[in-house]
Amino acid sequence: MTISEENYIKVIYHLSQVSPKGVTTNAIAGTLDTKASSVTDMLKKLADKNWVSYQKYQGVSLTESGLLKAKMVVRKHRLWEVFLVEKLGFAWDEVHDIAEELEHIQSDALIGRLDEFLGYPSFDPHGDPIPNAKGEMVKEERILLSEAQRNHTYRFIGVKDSSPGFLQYLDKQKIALGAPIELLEIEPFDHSICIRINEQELVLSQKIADNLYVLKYV
Amino acid sequence: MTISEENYIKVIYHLSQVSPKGVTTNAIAGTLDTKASSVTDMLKKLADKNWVSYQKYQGVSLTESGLLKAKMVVRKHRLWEVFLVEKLGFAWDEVHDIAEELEHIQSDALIGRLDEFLGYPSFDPHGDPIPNAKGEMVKEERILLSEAQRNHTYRFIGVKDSSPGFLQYLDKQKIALGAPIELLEIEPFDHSICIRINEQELVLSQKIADNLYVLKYV
DNA sequence: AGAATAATTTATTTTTGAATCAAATTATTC
DNA sequence: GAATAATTTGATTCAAAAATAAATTATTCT
Repeated sequence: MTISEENYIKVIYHLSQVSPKGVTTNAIAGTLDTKASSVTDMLKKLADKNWVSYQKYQGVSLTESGLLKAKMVVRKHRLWEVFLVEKLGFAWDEVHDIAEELEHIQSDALIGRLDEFLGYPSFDPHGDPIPNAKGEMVKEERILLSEAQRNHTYRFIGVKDSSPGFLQYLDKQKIALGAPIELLEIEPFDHSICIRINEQELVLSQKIADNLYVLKYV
Repeated sequence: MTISEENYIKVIYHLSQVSPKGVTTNAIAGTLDTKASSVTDMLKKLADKNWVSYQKYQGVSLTESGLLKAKMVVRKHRLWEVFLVEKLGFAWDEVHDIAEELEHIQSDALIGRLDEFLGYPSFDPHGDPIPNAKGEMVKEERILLSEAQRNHTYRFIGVKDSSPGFLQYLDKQKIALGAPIELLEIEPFDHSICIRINEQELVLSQKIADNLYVLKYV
């Protein structure tokens, strides 16, 4: 499996989380910053190798073996991110690009031992779940903070957007993974919200609230 | 710098340890298992980028910047080997191929932090010195056990051949890095030697003794 | 339904990086 | 100085990926 193939499979995996019925050629071309015709080309190769099921003009979806492949790439990426943050002391906004390289290292033994070394973590530094060696991962009933209700308290458990810019914003506002967030007010006009976090009140725009995953305390 | 270029530079570095006056095209072709004409091609590219000085028919040598590049690849390789053995629990005969992949990951920050995490090791699991960020490494006055003298005691500090087969032989004989070795006898006929190690006497062929680096106790 | 538009595919070409082959040249050795 | 070995040249091939432009199919809108 070439690096390019791994990247296509990974992108199809991520896109199919949002649109489960089939990922369009253009969507793939968009995320990979390439032309639709190049994507079509690769989709044929991937279909030949039985990693995607592809009918032209109908988009693609991963086959069972393709899904497992994708999960293994995601697993590697997220385990390396944990390593970089927990062991090497990188900040959560610095690790994506390095993990993007490390995820293509081919060695099951390496990943197995890395997983063990890290204590079999269930989540990466951005709160995303880490598939185990079988491709299984824990499922949380997380919602976006923008969908939360007034006067309830939530726990901040993940980010939807994990770009450095957004992560740095959260650092600046001292919004850290695991923090309890009380939703005080929802402004109807612009959907901005007022929350209490770290004993302080804070106003967040809809865009921010739309990228924070939270869990309701029960 | 492509992976292939890094590999060429690395091979030139290793070969020039043995023949410092200039590395021949054929020697490179031999180690990289490719044709001499392919090597000539690459040497021109490397010369264009000022990593080697190359005059046709006269072999190559690394320039200052090429030497530093080479040392950085070696540094990465050996640091990753330390990580794999010390942190992930791999055996010393299992790490070469994985390190061969990891050495091509591009991130100075990663290597700096890895070095720190490992406690700035001076040697890799096979006893080879690890260059620091400036390319400097400790120099030991090591000799081969085959060049050692009778009735002296030495410390086993490195292997010349680090192939899995040889390393497994050493494991089987319980010859471990750091062990004191007393040279009891040298058989003139076949240059085999008799040593005392771990309170036991052992006979080693010349071929074995020729691949063990030792340091004389003073 | 039919036209317009958008999305997708096809067939061909380009690019990049590397390796190869056979022939020619240069170096080395006896 | 001839024979042999090592090296280079120039042209070709390869593989993987991406691009281009034209053709085809799907979707939308009235």
